[in-house]
This record gives sequence, structure tokens and C-alpha cells, in this order.
Amino acid sequence: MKELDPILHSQLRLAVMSILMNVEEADFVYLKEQTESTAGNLSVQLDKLSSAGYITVTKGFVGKKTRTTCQVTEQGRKAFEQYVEALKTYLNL
Amino acid sequence: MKELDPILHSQLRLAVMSILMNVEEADFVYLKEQTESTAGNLSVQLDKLSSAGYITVTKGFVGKKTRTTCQVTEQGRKAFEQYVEALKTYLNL
DNA sequence: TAAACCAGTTTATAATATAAACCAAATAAT
DNA sequence: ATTATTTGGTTTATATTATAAACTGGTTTA
Repeated sequence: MKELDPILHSQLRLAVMSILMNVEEADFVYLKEQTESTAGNLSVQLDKLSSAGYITVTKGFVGKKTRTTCQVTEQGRKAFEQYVEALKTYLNL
Repeated sequence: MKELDPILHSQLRLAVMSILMNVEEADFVYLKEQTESTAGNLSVQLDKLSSAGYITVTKGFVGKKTRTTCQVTEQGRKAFEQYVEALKTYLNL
């Protein structure tokens, strides 16, 4: 039985990746809304995805307000697709 | 975003359920082989699935040797199917 | 200028997964 | 016959994880 990438096998990280797979980029606030997570949890999980090289996190400004935007990397895209393939063997899809 | 049942969102428990969904019953030794898990880990996770009402665990004998067999319950079957549906929204399937 | 707010980060805690250590019975070896 | 090994597990300890609570630094509002 195939291994399930532990970085992706986490509800919140998977939700984030799922969103980022379908969108050019997404910012912190948007991800927080969509995933209904707390800021702290989201912050931690974004760090993990970033450390794993699955996303890039860019801090910028919009006017005077900070804005943190995230994008999936090519590596992240691949990992996600492999995770999906592995899961299919578990789910009988 | 849908919640992912935490009882099923675990590699080993999911693997066990996946096997049990396709088979009338399976014993401890078989599950251990198929999942390539340690006996300790498997024992703990079977307990959790059992406590959740997702499987039944029956201890019997075959000759003089003990034999622990597992079957998925109707509740377990439903939970598994719902988990699959929930996951699909994450995986874009 | 103080109070409330926004966008996050850091830290503490609780839950989880996992393997190591253990146990009792059966079989094999000496 | 007695000791060693294997089988089929369970219990317990540990390391990792997920999560929320508490905090921070700047910003707008009153």
C-alpha cells in the first residue's frame, strides 16, 4: 500500500493546497475565510507547506496594510497529484 | 469545506477500512501483512475503529491458535462512503 | 491619545500516531 | 523434559501533530 505524504495528509494543509491548485494565488485572509481556520493554525500550516517547498509565501503591502499571498509551486503541484493517486488506491476510485 | 472524519483520516485506519470494504472479513495477521504495520500500531487502530463502531472485532480460535477477525459495520461503511465524498471536494475529483 | 482592530506570529496544550517493550500460549529444538 | 523461539497479540512510552490561546506591531477610529 502506497504511503500517504504526511505533509498533505492533514485537513487544513490539504484544504489550502486544494484551493491553491485552482487559483493563481490566494492571500492569508482569503485562505482563512475559505478554510474557516484560526489565524494561528493557518500560519503554522502555511509555514509547513512553505518549508516543504510546496508553496511560496510572499509578504507585500496593499496601501499600508500587509498582505501575505501564497502560490503553489511546481513541486507542490506534483506532490498533490501523487497524493491524489495514492489516495485513490485507498478509496477504490 | 466539509470536515474530514478524523477517525478515518489516518493512514493506517484508512488502509484497514479500505481492505475491509472489499472483503467479507479479515484477520489480524492478514491486515498486518497487507498494511505492513507493526502489531502494536494495528492493535491500537483496530481498537479505535471498533470503539467508533466502524468495525467489529471477534476473537476466536482456529485449532489452538487465537484468531482475531474484523468486519466493517454498516455504520463504518456509511462513514467510509461519506469520507470519500468529502475528500473528493478536496481532491477535485 | 487612548481604544479597538487587523494581519499575522509565537508559544503552550491536547490529541495522535507509532513503535518499543511486554505477555501468555503454542511449537520447536536439545 | 526443559529451555528457546515463535505466534498473536496488548500495554505503555515517546515523538509528532494539530490546534487554539496568547501575544505583537502597526492602523484606523473615537
